[in-house]
Amino acid sequence: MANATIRDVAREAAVSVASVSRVLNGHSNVRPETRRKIEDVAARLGYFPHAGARNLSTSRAHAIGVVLPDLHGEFFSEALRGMDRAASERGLHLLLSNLHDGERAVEMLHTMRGRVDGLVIMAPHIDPDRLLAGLPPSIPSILVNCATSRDDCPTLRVDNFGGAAAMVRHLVSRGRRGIVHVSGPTSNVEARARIDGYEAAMVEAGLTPRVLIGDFMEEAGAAAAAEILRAPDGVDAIFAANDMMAIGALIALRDAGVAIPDQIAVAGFDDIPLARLISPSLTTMRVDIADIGARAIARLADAIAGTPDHRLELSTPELMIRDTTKTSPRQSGEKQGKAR
Amino acid sequence: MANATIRDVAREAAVSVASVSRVLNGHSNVRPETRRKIEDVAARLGYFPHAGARNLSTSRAHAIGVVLPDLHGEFFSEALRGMDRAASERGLHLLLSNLHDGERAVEMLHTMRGRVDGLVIMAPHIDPDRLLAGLPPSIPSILVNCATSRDDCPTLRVDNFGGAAAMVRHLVSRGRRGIVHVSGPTSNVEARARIDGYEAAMVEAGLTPRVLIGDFMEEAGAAAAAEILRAPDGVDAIFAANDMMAIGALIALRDAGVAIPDQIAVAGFDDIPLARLISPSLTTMRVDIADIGARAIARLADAIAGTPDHRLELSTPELMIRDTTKTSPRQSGEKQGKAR
DNA sequence: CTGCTTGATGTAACCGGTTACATCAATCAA
DNA sequence: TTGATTGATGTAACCGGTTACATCAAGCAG
Repeated sequence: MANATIRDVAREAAVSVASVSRVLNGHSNVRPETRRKIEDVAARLGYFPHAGARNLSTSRAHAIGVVLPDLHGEFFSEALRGMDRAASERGLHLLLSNLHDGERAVEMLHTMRGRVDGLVIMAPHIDPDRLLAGLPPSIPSILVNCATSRDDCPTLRVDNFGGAAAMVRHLVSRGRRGIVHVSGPTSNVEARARIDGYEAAMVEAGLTPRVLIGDFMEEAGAAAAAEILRAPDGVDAIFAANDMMAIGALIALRDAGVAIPDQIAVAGFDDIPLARLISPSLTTMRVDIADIGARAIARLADAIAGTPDHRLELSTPELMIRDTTKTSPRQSGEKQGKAR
Repeated sequence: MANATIRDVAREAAVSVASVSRVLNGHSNVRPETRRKIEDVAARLGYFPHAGARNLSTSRAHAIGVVLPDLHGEFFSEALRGMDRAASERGLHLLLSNLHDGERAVEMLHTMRGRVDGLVIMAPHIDPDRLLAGLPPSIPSILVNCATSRDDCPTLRVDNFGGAAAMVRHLVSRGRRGIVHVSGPTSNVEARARIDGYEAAMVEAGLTPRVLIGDFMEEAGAAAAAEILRAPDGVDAIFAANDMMAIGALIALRDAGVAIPDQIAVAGFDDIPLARLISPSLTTMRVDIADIGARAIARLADAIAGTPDHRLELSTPELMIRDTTKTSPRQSGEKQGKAR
């Protein structure tokens, strides 16, 4: 039942454990016939080295710990996909760990010590400074989309501010003036940055910002659309802080018979697969999450190899112009003819 | 730099490693003042136990290895979500590992020995018997959606045959007769089972099966739709082996001006989130993948705890009737009026 | 034939925990 | 007083690998 150990193999092959270890690790200084004998015995005994023991003696786990809040939503699974790709290229495994509450969070991180060589931390909802303070300094880490004031930890972040501003400028260039932002929860760092970018670009364009606070869920988008329909007030564009809310708004507007984009333009953020498939297709800021995940792993692998790394790296989202913002606004029905 | 060890703590607190270990693991037989002294020293030194070493001596890794082909698509990320949930409930971590080619597959599995307590294997594209043959018998495993002839390994599988047959019966009940199946790659076990279920139900209904072989990708669905449009041949329903292909077909038909579902009905399999959101919304067989993942972990946890488990468990997909099959077919345009 | 180099192999310490067992002092019944 | 019991603590083996260093035989120059 229990597996054979290296000592079993050594005994059976009448050699020392050192020779077996050398054969297993492909060292060259072993006589061919000895090597063959050991290989034969290992095969006969169905021997495979115990990775845990190997980790302990080499103090390399060949694994990266990935700490994230919840796998819900496309965001994290995409990130995971990118990490997984980058990790398996480098012969690394990924050790997943959920981080629900902030209380057990630090403790959880320590659980990882000795089983991973590095840590990717994605926790937009947890105070990262507290997290970092409790972090074992001996284990290289990288923060992904965390707001931290500390600059002594490698960080990878989406340029949410710049992306939101770029979207506003796009809408303005299409002649939109009444641009409402449907935001994420203000406790979320990313949501905050997008609000700030939106407001900055609005002010820059001489327009008055108007923010409806949402929660990144489809329903919040629908609710925002409903509120806008109740008091249109010159609104000719809805810019949601993520695609799901944009889609919620889109469907609500469509159901209410509003012409998109002629009457009201809609824009999102993230470019989830759905954005391209829904009709009318959704203009959005593409965030290449898988790429960010892959880069996190790459940087971590470098850090583990010894390259020091304390940089903040920003990933710039890309504007994807689709049907929901294709045209300039058209005054609806009997309102004043061609006034601005 | 390097972290403190249990011996450092013992020396500093002037006690033995055994006492430190006892305190760490919450054993009761330690004098309160000794306990406090040790806790103080541990905190002062920033000591946290090395999980790898602990694993080695207890031979419990508190981790489940998850072996899957590729994170692509919603399928695996959903499964992962369910597993993650079930695992963190039980204090287990998930160790991910990609399994691309079949060659390095067995080797890969052994890489896991000593770092996981059990294995979830999802590999619809790899010959599972070969996989199992090379599997270390000492490590409990469960196969998810694998075709295997062996019945000595716990297995969890979607009833693809039954699901496909149920979908055909639904279409037939809606008056469809020219039902084409767009399949997945025939090397894939799940695709095969869906083909078989489709064919069986068609024959049962006295209809002639017609299968177009696809590859589970959106484009394959579009291509199948194009082919059908080239030679309609009485086709009034497309049943794709997964939702992505169904959506590909849906969009292609819509772009070609085909009325859905009046002229051609469309159905998929999986019920990805997109299915509900696209318009017209897609009829499909709901597979609760997250639940399957969670059950895999649960059964594995039981097996690790000692409960023997050699059952095959089938998960029955549920028919989700949406817009793409809502109505009965209507003859298009100037064709024969109310024939049939 | 001697001394030195070289390559293959073995010995044992080490990685950092856990834990069976030994030890020892204190308590208590006889 | 003494032997048994109990509870706290220490010692050292063990988990299963890796590897620095020791050992030893063979090859070879002088």
